[in-house]
Amino acid sequence: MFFGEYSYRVDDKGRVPLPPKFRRELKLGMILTKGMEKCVTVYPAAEFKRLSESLAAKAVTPASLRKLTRSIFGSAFSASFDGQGRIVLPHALREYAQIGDTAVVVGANNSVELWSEDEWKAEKVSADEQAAKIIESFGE
Amino acid sequence: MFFGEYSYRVDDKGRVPLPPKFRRELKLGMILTKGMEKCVTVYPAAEFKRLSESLAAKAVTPASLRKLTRSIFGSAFSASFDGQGRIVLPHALREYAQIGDTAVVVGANNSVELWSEDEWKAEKVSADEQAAKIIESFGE
DNA sequence: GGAGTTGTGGGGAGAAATGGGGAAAAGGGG
DNA sequence: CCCCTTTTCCCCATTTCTCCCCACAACTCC
Repeated sequence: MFFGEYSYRVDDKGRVPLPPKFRRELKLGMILTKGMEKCVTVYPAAEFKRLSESLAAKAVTPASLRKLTRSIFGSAFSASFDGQGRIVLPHALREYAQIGDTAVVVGANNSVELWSEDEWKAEKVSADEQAAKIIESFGE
Repeated sequence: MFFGEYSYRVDDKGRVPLPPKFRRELKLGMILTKGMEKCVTVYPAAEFKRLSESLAAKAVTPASLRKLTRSIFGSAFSASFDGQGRIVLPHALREYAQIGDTAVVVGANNSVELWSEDEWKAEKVSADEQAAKIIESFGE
């Protein structure tokens, strides 16, 4: 289970540390993909496998399955830690999420997300609003 | 069950004691999150797990689930006591609740809340008014 | 009044964040 | 096919921060 919000510097070589608390769950390997929103999503390798299998099982037509496969696997990169607990952020993903020299690392239960500071600021507001709505609706 | 109101000093390292009476219930671990109001909410680890699972079960669309997950898990931090019964207040949460060098610790049944002095003063008035209304309505 | 508990502060060992060097590998052009 | 350039990966170094321990004064409870 991943949670918490951390801010890290991305150095000239594109390296980003992940929080020590996240490392044990990712030590066995991880997959980086384009997130649904403008972020990079990091899955533990086992979680990614489980996820991609369950998606493949649901996408029935051959055409949609091919597209799904391309979308998911085409933007997926494997990553692992260096001696200091950092991973290298692939150019394509870094550009997609518009991450400059600072990355915000967000725990999201069974995955980890990497955001640019600006995008995260905006998303946080939107996420909090959505959450408040859902929680309020419990009273009904 | 937590109740009562206590005031503590937050030292230079961001440490805050919790009342001795609260410690046994939190000894097995606790989760700090942004409260719905401008405060920090502390859940016993087990309570947080139960809560997050019940939320995940209710939020139907994938998009709203992602946002809810970000809002809940993104602002959650685990904490534990040092030898003197203190916890460290993460920067992000301290800033959110605008807690300076004094924190008001409030028992709230199944959770604990941390407030800045000013925000608590205002909330207390508002909470008392609301409580009076609700209690009055019981007679109807 | 005394012993234990609690609030508050600080120091130090170890971990973590950050930066850089250099060897090995990959890629491209002649 | 070879050589040169570029990138990747691993290791080392330094500063910062975190966590754990100790200390002490105030207070509580017996």
